[in-house]
Amino acid sequence: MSQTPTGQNSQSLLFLTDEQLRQGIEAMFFAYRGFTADPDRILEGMAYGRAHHRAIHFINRSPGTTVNNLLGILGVTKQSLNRVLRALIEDGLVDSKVGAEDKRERNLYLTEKGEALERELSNAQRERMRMAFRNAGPDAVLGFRQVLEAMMDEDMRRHYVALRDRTV
Amino acid sequence: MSQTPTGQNSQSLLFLTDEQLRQGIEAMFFAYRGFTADPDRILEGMAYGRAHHRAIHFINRSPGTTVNNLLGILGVTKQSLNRVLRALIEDGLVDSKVGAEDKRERNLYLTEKGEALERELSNAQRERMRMAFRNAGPDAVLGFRQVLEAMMDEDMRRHYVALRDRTV
DNA sequence: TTGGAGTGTCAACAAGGCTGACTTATCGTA
DNA sequence: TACGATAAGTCAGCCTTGTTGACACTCCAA
Repeated sequence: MSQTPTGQNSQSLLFLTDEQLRQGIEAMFFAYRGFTADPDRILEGMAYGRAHHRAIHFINRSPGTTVNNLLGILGVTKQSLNRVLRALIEDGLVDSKVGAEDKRERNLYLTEKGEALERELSNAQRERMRMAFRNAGPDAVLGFRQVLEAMMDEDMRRHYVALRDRTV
Repeated sequence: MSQTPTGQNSQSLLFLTDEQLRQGIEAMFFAYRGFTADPDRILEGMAYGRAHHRAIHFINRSPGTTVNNLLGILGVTKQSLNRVLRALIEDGLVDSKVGAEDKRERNLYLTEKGEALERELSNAQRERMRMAFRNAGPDAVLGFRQVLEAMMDEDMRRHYVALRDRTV
């Protein structure tokens, strides 16, 4: 079941060997460290961490998003998100507005100060991604995204695709 | 510098637009959640977490590895790793042998019990990777690894390549 | 024989997850 | 209109996993 295929019709399945899968697993592990390294460096020293970065990123991506929507995307509890949001709101990086249609909801926006930090963080992260993309080339980038997309849980893929296909 | 290229010789550089980079960033975020989901599920309830999984994985990959080598791979402090190793040794999943040549070193091995948990964890993680690879196809897998490799910090790439190219 | 490296350990702390319980305001519907 | 459901916020307490700093022990090599 997880053995290396050695049958006669496996000539094109060598990319599914345990050895190849293990390489993929370790590549994910090491690459994710690089992926988060630059924003982490920027945030250390500030009173913020990776959790704040994530909130800032997705509020920027969907200005006016509700707390509930953000909870779904981030996959954390509201208590956990609330701690992060409270700090960002108190520090004037995020603006929380009572919903126009449904007043139970809060619509979240980045302030100018929040946008400035978002730019700093995403510039650093994009720069690393740009180098990786450039080195690997357009075909590799396509494959990169195909594999990652296939690796997501169904719920997360829904969020990913919704953000990807949006016409804003 | 981080603008969408619109010049005349940019016809093949559309994969480096901010939009494409953002998609790559979000793909990494959502996919990493899926990547860790299955082992996390297995470990919850046990007294172990992701840190224990990582230690088990790399000890299995390099039986007899030293604590120092493991520190380099995992990129954490020795205090942090020690807490994890102590639990695994006490519970009889890891064996720590005084180094034969250099008695200051400890050589780490999985016990049978440790190997059993390793198999359970890596089977689950490989299964997810296998599905993703199969869905995406061999060309995509190649690109996936190329981009991830290019995304790593230099130090991490060294570790990754050393493990990848080993003839054991 | 002494300095430094590798290892182990204690204490204290922080970030960021979690659960459970509860409040407040609002909405929709029976 | 009254009541149950929903959105959000909060308090308290817990866990894992990371961090620093300080210190001890063993052992190798100059």
